[in-house]
Amino acid sequence: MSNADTVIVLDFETTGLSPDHGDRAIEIGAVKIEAGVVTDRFQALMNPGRRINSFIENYTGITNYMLQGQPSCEEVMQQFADFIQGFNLVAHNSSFDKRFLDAELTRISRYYQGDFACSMLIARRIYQNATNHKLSTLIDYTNIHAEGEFHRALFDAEMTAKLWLVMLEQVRKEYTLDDIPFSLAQKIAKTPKNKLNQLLANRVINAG
DNA sequence: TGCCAGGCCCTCTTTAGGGCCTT
Repeated sequence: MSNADTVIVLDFETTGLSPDHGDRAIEIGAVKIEAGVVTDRFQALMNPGRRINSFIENYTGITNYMLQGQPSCEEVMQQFADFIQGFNLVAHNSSFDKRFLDAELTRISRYYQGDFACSMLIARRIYQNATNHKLSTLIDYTNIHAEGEFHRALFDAEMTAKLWLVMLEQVRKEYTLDDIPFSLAQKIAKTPKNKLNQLLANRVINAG
């Protein structure tokens, strides 16, 4: 198991959908998975420097009152940049979390070397019978025990991590692979559904 | 002032449109 196969599963709660239109992070949650086991966690609220609207308060359960006195985004993201340094990254609908990670780190001139993989894209391929591919639906669909509140960063990161491990184990068993390197997981996420069977049946594993 | 996302994927496609998923 190389460093490349240790992954950080992360989730942001934010003021809205688009950092390009001024939205900011208000909470980050993340777990580190090493050799299939959660070995570390990161969770922090952060103050975006403005009030959040009522939709976000209701959606996340994070209130303006809770954000009073919290450290700034810049302060939290400095610590988070250290936490993720050198590791690959996983998120549910990773294009969303990547945009906020990039935007927040750019503000403090910090960067990361890891690649992203998306649990939602893999789920869309291997759970084609699920009613939808929202995180909460997939947790229920895969019978993963869930005790907590969705739409809080650490809980969603923990649930995404469990889903990630269940999905990789299912693929590994189904195709009798020794393991699923991160690079293969990325390929699964990017391979069209009708080519997926061919990719895995042929064990086209390229760990590079 | 007021506007306001973006990437992936499917299909009645590719000279496009709309649904899904994230907050």
